[in-house]
Amino acid sequence: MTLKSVAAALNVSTATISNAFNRPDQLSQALRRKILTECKKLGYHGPNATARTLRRGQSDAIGVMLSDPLAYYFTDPVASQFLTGIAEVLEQNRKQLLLLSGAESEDRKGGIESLADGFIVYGSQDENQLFMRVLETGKPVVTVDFDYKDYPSVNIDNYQAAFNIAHYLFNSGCTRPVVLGIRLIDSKRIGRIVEDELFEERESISRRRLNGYLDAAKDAGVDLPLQQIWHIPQNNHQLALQAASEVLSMYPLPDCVICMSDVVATAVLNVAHDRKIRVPDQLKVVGFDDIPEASRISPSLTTVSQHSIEKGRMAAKKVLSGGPQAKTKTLLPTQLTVRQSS
Amino acid sequence: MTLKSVAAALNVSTATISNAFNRPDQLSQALRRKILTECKKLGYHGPNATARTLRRGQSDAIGVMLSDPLAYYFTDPVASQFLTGIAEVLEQNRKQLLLLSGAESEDRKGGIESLADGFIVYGSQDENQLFMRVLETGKPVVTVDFDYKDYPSVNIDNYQAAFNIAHYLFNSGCTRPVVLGIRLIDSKRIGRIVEDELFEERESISRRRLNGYLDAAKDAGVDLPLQQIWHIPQNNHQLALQAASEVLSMYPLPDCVICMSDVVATAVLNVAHDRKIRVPDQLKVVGFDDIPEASRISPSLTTVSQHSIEKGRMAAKKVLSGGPQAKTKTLLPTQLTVRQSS
DNA sequence: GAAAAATTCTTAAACGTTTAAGTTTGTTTT
DNA sequence: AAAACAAACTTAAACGTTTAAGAATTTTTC
Repeated sequence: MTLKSVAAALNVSTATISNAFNRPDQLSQALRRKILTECKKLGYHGPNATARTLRRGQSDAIGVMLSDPLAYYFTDPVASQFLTGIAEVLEQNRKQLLLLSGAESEDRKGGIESLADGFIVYGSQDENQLFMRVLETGKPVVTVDFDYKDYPSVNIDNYQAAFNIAHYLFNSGCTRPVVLGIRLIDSKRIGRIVEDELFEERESISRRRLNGYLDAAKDAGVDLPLQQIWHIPQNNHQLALQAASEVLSMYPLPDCVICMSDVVATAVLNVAHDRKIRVPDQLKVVGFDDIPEASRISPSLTTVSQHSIEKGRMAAKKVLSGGPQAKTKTLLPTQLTVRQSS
Repeated sequence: MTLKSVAAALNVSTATISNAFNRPDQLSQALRRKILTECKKLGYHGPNATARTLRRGQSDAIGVMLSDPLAYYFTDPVASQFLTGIAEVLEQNRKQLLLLSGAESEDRKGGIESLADGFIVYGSQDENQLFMRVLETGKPVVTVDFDYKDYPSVNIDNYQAAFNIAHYLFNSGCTRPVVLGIRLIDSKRIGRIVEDELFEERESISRRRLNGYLDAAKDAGVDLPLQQIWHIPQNNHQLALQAASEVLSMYPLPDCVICMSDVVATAVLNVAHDRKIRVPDQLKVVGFDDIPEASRISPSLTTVSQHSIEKGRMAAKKVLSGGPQAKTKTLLPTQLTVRQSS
């Protein structure tokens, strides 16, 4: 069933059929109604989306791009919340949601950029080919959790938030902290940071958070040497369990574990629970993000609350209203949420 | 940058450029290499995906359709795992993942069907327009968690699994059960089922599970009257908290709560914890699905394990290999996983 | 060394729409 | 009643590709 064949069947021009679907004011009510009912009978459910997109140069879809494989979009609680926010706004505005895998391989057939009218790019994309191509399209691009040149962005103050939660911890008496960092360095390995690994300059969320922790430690006169900083290659419960297991085998035990995400922090809580390490008495644990599970887990988790859903909503709104008022960089607030784990 | 303009710049035909990208054997190595490097210089990253799709009648994307708004795809742990499995397989096979909102409104511009080469449809779609349109495309369709005519499907034996877990509960001494059901009836209300509501015949996962519970009760000589069966309109922690709160206010307290999902069961555990009701001593709680949180929560949750990721993988594989061996209905195994909550 | 076959490239028609511009008919204005 | 306008519909070109069929050249075969 094509528009053409419908036109033939009804003995009108294709333009008229098209108008019946797209521009009701271009034909008489009577004819339009006749066309629409006839289309239903014929099983024609409206113009082919691909052809429509090609001709109009508009797809009514927004592309979302993470730097991870697709599976991550559904696995990570923060990413999920973020996408939930996006989906909400897009659905209200009758846009489709196109998930682009940032792990797109080099030789991937190109041109995917053409499938979306705008892009939301989440998380640093240092060397990403696809990101560069997306920029070249000239279509609206909003970056999230990182900044790129003058492009509009939605972000939080990672440094300040990290500083605050660490400051709070050190103020409540912690003196032997361990930091569990995510993707601090470019290695698949789990474990301590080695001396000079950290010094290749690289901007990332993790770096900013780490700097917050370090400065808070300095401020409080707490010793936080490099060998107390651990690296996990991905924000993932399994890996975090492994890391937590090693960290909680240290002697003497640290008196607090500062995690760069709640996913990691819950893993620490799990291991602590198994080892009968009392939280918060023996060990304080804090996370980052405030994922839903953080308030449900026992002991509930002290963390930095950021409204990931709102982040998604905001990003979606920005990319939709290409207007200049949306061309700004937004910094969303965060909040220290103290619960039982500290 | 279009293929045409590149062809002009290099003084060859469009066919040759196209072949350079799609059929390397159709031109000389030398020319191909020259074209590709030149394309990079010109900033042409490959054929426009829309035009390509239109011409080839193939999009290299698979559509996934839930009967819920898009946000649900990212919110619900089971849906997320399912999608994770799909994403994994699709990525391996270099297919795109297109999320179709089942809540698509009537007057939505049609033709979305054309954007995918095949469809995975999750959860019953009784009257869904979009589902019918999808079927009409004649493209491969795989249904999940429900069956439709002869279409291939991936499913579990909901009745049997439900029977088993209830049977286990009643065998361990429970005599005053409450069932927390999801979407048992067509109402947004939370609360007890009223007499005849249940009798409008309707096939659904919930119904099958309920039947399993009921038959197990009958088998064990346990009384499970209609007024002990509660309805929650959506599988959602918030709503479940409300329902749980009401259920745990009953006097006398039930001695077990049988939940149709782990999301609901965790809510019951949360409320029980707040009310200082001891699980499993005073109250046993069981769920369904075995979501990741089920093993992490304390007390950990007794539930029916189903491998949702595998379900996704299976569905994706089926829809990709349109072959006849994939035209079968698959029943994945489930397993009773006993943990601390019972 | 001529016929056959293979290689390399081109021509041109499709894919299913949208839309500016044009045509026809009917309605208003003066 | 002619001129101007509005309404309803049609014509035809374009959107950016792919691909079957053909043309030109080179290589193989006997």
